[in-house]
Amino acid sequence: MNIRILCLGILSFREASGYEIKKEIEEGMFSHFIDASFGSIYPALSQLNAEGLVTVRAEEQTGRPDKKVYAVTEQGREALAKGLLVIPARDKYKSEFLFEMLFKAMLPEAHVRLAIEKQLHDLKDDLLRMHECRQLGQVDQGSEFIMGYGEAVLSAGARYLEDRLAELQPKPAIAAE
Amino acid sequence: MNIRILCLGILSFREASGYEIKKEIEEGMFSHFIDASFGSIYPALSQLNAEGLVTVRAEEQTGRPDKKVYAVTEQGREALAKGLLVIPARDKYKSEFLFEMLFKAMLPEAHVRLAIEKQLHDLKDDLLRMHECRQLGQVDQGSEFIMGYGEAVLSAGARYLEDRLAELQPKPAIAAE
DNA sequence: GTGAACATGTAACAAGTTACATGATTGA
DNA sequence: TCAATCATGTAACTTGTTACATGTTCAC
Repeated sequence: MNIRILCLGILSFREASGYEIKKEIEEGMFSHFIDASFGSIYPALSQLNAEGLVTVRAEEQTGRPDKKVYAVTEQGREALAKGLLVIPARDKYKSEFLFEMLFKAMLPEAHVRLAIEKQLHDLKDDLLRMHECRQLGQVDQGSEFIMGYGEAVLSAGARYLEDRLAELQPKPAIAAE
Repeated sequence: MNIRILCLGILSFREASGYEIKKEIEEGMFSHFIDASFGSIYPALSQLNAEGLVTVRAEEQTGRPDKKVYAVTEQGREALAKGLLVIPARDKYKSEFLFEMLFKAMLPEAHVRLAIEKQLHDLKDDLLRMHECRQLGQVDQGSEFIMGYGEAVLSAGARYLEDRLAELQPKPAIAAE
């Protein structure tokens, strides 16, 4: 799954600029399983345009570059449909947190606590974002499915961490690492 | 978290060759949150050796290249300890599966079923590997923690998918996409 | 008046994977 | 006899990120 299909997918819901696509990836409900930077989005959009899979329309703005609004073409929709019919590759999951916890026994407890708290914060942050999307978004079949999955997985992780935290020595009043 | 620290970490449990490290990453209990190929492991080990963080000992073998057994040095342990004291970066999770499911409504149901079944299979595969490691391995504090986390998260995902599968139209006797 | 949000784009860089090169042994 | 396992290593390639370049407006 490359950035090209990702852009086509997002544009299939509504037309958008590169900037808006980035925002959607960061703040939308995909954020916990997708990533992309400007350095990959802008070139991808130019390329899609060159191939006729999207069209561009420049919206004039005062004091900043024209906003280039991209929209998917019929060819683009076909390319997307084709791209979606591939059985997806295995999930890729990388966790420095879990790797660190493997050496839990040799780390200061204060550090372990901090690391767990940070991980818990990250999980809750993702959960919160999803709840927000639920409230102010159009939740169709697909988004309902992925949010349900995300909530199941993230909240299971959060519950586990909360239980482990509770088992740790009581938190000192003033913590310092 | 780069491959260097990963190698140091694995070597801190026991000495091993590059080949064995790769196997551990693939089949050990880290497999679901860590990845590495020979192309990154071998150069990392040479580099660590050049820096004095590991030592090498060549074990002669008949009919195949000498097995280079690496062991971490005192300096290496210090470098590892230092590397572990950094608050871990946010988890990176990429899922083509979830991205595809976002377009669930426009995909043939047979394909959706296949994709879900494949994802379920992947999750169960990871769970199974962990159970195996539990049985034949030394489960210390750290591995207990990460396996507990993995089991919590993976089984929550699996449960969700099983529920969704049950809601789908009953499976045709002979399925074809 | 300082930083964030808006808005696009490129070039240099990082980090890793894939494919190639080599070759014996073992089990199905 | 065919694939897998053992065993190392390099070079080419992918894919993407980070930093730079540029500039306005708005909120605190």
